[in-house]
Amino acid sequence: MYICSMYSSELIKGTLKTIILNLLKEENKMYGYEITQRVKELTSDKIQITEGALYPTLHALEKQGDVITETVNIGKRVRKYYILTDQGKKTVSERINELADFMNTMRFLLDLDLTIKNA
Amino acid sequence: MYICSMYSSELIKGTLKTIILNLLKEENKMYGYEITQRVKELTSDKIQITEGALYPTLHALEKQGDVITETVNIGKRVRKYYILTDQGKKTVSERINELADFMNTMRFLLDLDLTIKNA
DNA sequence: AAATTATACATAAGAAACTTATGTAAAAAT
DNA sequence: ATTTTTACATAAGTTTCTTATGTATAATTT
Repeated sequence: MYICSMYSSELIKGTLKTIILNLLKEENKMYGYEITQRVKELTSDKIQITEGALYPTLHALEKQGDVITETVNIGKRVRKYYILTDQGKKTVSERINELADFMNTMRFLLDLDLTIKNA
Repeated sequence: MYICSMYSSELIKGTLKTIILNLLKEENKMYGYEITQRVKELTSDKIQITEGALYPTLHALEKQGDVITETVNIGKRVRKYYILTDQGKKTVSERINELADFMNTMRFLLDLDLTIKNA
């Protein structure tokens, strides 16, 4: 997903917002390109967010009031920072809890063992 | 997802095939309606597969050679059993491994704690 | 006995969230 | 001087689901 060599694209739809929101929670302020690089780095290239997925998602988060933006000029180029709003902070917790709950449900349903691997 | 009271619909797309294939691995032989009830039961109503999602997915699995069907007459009604093929058995392992790997990646990326909950 | 609910299949229109492709352009590296 | 990296953006197409609709038998409830 989002150009991903490791995972089949159907598997992981719908986690992008959660990933982005969680990064913003930890960093306070990030721009789009930075987010893609951070995720790539943190997942050892397993998850690579494409621009076609990223920017529409960021715009949606702004529209729904979870982030605000701050545009900075770097030389002659523009860089657009995204910052969580108070509402956005609530959304992050909700999303994370929901995902954790879902993953536990799936773990039980599929009898998954999530130890060891990825160590 | 698939009519789900607990989880936001965007979160979980793409796991339906994996859920169905895994049930068929454990049961050898199930029919559509039975699958929906089993999943509902096993997840305490957290995941409810709708018919609009189920049947097209079962047909797709048959088309791609992961399952074969066996039609049985129950009185005047028809019941269509689905059985894993050898290829399907391979597909199940692949899907399960992939999902487990992905969930570990997400756990690390989002710093999730998957203990305790869902006890 | 009649009406409702549960069982059991199926398809089709519409929405959401991606992928892939395309576009623009500056800065850095080769 | 050319290529790669940085940095934004949008649009067409695909997949996978939701919601709606259709058919029909069996069981349960009133």
